[in-house]
Amino acid sequence: MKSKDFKENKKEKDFLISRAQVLKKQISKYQEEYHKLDSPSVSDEVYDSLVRELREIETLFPEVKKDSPLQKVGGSLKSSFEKVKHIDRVTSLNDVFSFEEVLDWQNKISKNNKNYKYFCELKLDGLNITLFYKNNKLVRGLTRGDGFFGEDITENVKMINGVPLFLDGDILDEIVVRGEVVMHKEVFKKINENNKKEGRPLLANTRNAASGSVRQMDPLIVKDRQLNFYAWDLVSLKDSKKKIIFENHSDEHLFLKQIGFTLDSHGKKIEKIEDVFDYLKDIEQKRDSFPYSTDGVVIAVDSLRDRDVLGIVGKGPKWSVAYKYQAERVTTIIKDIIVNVGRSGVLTPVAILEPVQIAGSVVSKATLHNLDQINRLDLKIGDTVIIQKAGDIIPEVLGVVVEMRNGKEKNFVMPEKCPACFSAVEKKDTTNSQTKEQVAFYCTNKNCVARNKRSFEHFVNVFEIYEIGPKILERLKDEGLITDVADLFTLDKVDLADLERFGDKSAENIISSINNHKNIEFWRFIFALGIAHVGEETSRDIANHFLKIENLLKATVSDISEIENIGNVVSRSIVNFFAEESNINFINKLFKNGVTIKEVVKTKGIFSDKIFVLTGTLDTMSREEAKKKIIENGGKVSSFVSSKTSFVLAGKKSGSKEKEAERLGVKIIKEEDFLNMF
DNA sequence: GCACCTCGAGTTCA
DNA sequence: CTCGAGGTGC
Repeated sequence: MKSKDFKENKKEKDFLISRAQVLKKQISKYQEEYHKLDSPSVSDEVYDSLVRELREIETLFPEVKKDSPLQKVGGSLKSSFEKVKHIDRVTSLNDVFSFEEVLDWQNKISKNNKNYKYFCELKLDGLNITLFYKNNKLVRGLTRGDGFFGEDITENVKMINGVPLFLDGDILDEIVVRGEVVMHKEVFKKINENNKKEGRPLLANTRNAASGSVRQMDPLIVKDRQLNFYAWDLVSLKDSKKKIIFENHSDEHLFLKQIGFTLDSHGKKIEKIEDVFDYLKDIEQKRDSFPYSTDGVVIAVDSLRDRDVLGIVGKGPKWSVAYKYQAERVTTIIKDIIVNVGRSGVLTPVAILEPVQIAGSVVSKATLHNLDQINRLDLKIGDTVIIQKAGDIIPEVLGVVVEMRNGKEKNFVMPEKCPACFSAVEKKDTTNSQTKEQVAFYCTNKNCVARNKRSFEHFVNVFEIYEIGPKILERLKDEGLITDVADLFTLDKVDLADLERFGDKSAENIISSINNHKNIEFWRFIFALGIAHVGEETSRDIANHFLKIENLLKATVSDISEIENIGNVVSRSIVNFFAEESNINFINKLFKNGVTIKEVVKTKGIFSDKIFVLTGTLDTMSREEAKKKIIENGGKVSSFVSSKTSFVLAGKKSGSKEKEAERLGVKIIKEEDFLNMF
């Protein structure tokens, strides 16, 4: 089809344009049905061909693009993907880098002397996605996102090789599968050769290429990129007719293969940990010849029951580790070491590097964390150092190439005056009245310009006033419009619009964003204050415990320590904060300027307002499980018995806590009483 | 008192 | 992601 011919033929053009209208309607209808997770009235193949046809007409006559459904994704006009909650938390894995660490892991999980069998498989370097099937039909595809919410990339997922639109075998009610989207090295090479020829920017590496491609707004571009999907986990399977139960992860693999998924062929069940090492060596040798990039091997306990027992702790499951092959390392020169001042006053040394290309990006800075770290590494300014990217993102200085020294290197000295405000620097936490020496150095000036700046940024971030970034904040301060963040809430559009280079529209956006966030959740309010040692999690705990700012303001150190995971140091820091007049003035100013706190919505449940203390061992469940049950039902779990404790749940071999409960007259319940409460 | 785990705070680049 | 430090269980 040549465009010239059609453009010259008016009749043909008219025909195509009216044809486009029909196509648009059909495509929109399909997208709508699809979005509601209904069964669309046409097959995916037909849909595909409709899209292709319309796309072709659009390139011939761009005017057709107006209100075209191809300019949107998933049936709604949006420039981003919809966020959808995962059915489970998508965890990552704990990394190990040597056989020794693998053994450490094995010893740790084998405390009860269990002879686990293992399953090893490649860790493909791509993008983690989750696929949902209903009655064997693909209904949704999600990215990992933050682990809790993923992006709905259903349309794009259909364009990936190895993603079955329909599953083989018996019809199953619902099945959820997780796997990796990768770009094969060969495809990557071809695309880059092409990009180079046409003067377009090159793709950095296969992983970025895969993840960038999947997030394209146009599914047909995704198709062009020739991505591949490899499944590695069956997340859930629900079927009312047949109860299919698997014993091992390896059985799930076989099943996934049977119903039509592509799996990497290197997955292997291994009986002994020594054989795991052989497997690792073998893969390391072969891995360059694989069609896709790998960044390691996943070693996991094969038995699903054992996995349940071991559970998930922190960022990843205990029953699995990722054995990582050495990441790319390069050398560069430390040109200088500068010092940043954070909102808590901490001075952080940062290495300024001779820019180098590593793992797909150019790195010019790397944090050195603190003086101890610099001394441990024996770093000097002018040194040649080895760097790598931790987790493939954050540059990390690994060590010095001592042979490259020429004697001109200079030692780094922590400044005695704050680089921002020239106040004295101390090697202890100045936000706390504790005298213990710490690793970090602090600026002692509570009104330090750098600290203030960071605190302001923190405040607007926590209040989700994203329209105001650091630059605008600085500007408002310089122009004298604000002296502290409380002043933001009295700004009006005219104030901003008067500023140079400030559009009407952006002024309006900023003001409405501020107003939209005047009514704030209690935990955000607490977090935004920037109290030392009080981060997001602690703020949530405090908000749920005290419910109202008045209660928090009059709380004593021991009141606050009641909350689980808050001890003396943190509660003292909080009490000190509110004891300071300037802080109280600031809070009052916020209220005066219109900030209000939303009522804390308590998770309703039979245990709301009840504080439990657990002691001893339980028969039917672990303490961890009991705690989970209590929290799920709106209760709290504390670790000290006090007059505020509602119940002490005493299991076998309970100790001093039960006595303490007796002394204070707190109700003591046994495990069976607890179970009867549900 | 030690060994865990969790949290806070600072950080990089596209 | 990393490090340090606080909190808690044993």
